Amino acid sequence: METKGRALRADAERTVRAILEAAERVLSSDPTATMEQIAAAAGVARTTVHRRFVTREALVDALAAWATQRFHEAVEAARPRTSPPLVALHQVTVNVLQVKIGWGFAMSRTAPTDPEVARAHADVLDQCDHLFRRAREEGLLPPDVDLEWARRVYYALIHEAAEEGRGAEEGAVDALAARVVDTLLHGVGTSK
Amino acid sequence: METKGRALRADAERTVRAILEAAERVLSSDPTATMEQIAAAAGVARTTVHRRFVTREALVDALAAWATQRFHEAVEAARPRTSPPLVALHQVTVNVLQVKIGWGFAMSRTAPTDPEVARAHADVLDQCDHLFRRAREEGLLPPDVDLEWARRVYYALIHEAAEEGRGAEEGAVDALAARVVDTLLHGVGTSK
DNA sequence: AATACCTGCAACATCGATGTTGCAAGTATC
DNA sequence: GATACTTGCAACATCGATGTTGCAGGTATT
Repeated sequence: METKGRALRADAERTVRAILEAAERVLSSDPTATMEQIAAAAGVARTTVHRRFVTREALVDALAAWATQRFHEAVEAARPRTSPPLVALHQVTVNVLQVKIGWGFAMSRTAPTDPEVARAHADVLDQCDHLFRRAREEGLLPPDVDLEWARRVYYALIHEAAEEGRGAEEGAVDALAARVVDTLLHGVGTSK
Repeated sequence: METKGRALRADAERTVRAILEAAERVLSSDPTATMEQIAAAAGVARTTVHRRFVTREALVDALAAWATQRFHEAVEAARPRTSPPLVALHQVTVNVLQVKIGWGFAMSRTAPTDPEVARAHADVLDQCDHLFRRAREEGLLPPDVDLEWARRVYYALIHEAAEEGRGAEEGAVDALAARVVDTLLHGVGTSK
């Protein structure tokens, strides 16, 4: 999965990581932040950022690619195609929340330029769709459910939960995920 | 409610409207669009935009203020403090959706600078909270409902519905609102 | 220890977006 | 129809962000 021409030296690798993490932090609070600010947050000189990422766009793309990688792994790790729908739903939610809380900005990018990133997103979409279909077969979702709408609601709930989980403790993710799944299936109203 | 020093001439008034509408259109598809692009979309010269709005920030603020005005009116018009909770919920949703479909960008601005705008948002928040409390009293929401979470979910659902309603016909708003309310209360799962 | 790589710093070049001004021609208002 | 407002156009000024280069000092790797 090496996209660069040659392996980086250990310290350079760390620098790249530091820049990506700083970019996430800074850009999530201000999407129009300058390279200068990102460099400062990463604890490196601005020129060093340009050395690693030719343009601003390249940096943002790399950021998106990195986060998408994590995102994809998070979904895969939940084995959404094989484990029981309800279990898979919960596990996927937990895993994705964990990634999204830390890489919210990078994952909010729409219309990725990198085809690799686009493929990953499409694959995740596919797995989500597949999972929902299985949930429908099991009676978890009604036969006439609008799968498109269900997916949108699911994504939106995860987004909100991630937002809320931003300043929360580490262990709260499970509770957040439980609430997301519960709300997705039954809403916030009184159960009949 | 006049914030300007003097009334504008009729044609100038129209120009301002055209600029605001163009800004909404252009900025919603690309938040970093230039004044040039906005001017072009409005069918005026760039200098004219600067004549009406001193800086870019002033334009965006004015846009937010305009949309917030509409938003506030939309909520008020539904009489959420007096009509029955379920009715109010539906009516508020319809009204807000109508505004949000047309002024999505302007309403997505966070942390408004104008105190007037901040007050309007706070007031809407208050009305939403009040409505949810009444809904709880009526048994529509469970006694132990997390009102904060419920509100977040409600906002998110409206956001999604507005997104979907962007390219839809005029009359579909009622159906969208019905789905939002239903999803908010019962989720997308099979009702027990 | 020799080598190749990495970084900070300073200086420079470029570029696009923003904002201003003056004026001539057009248009609303009375 | 006189007046005051509005607009487009062209020209100019400014500014911050981006991207580049050279070099000297430091660090990983062998």
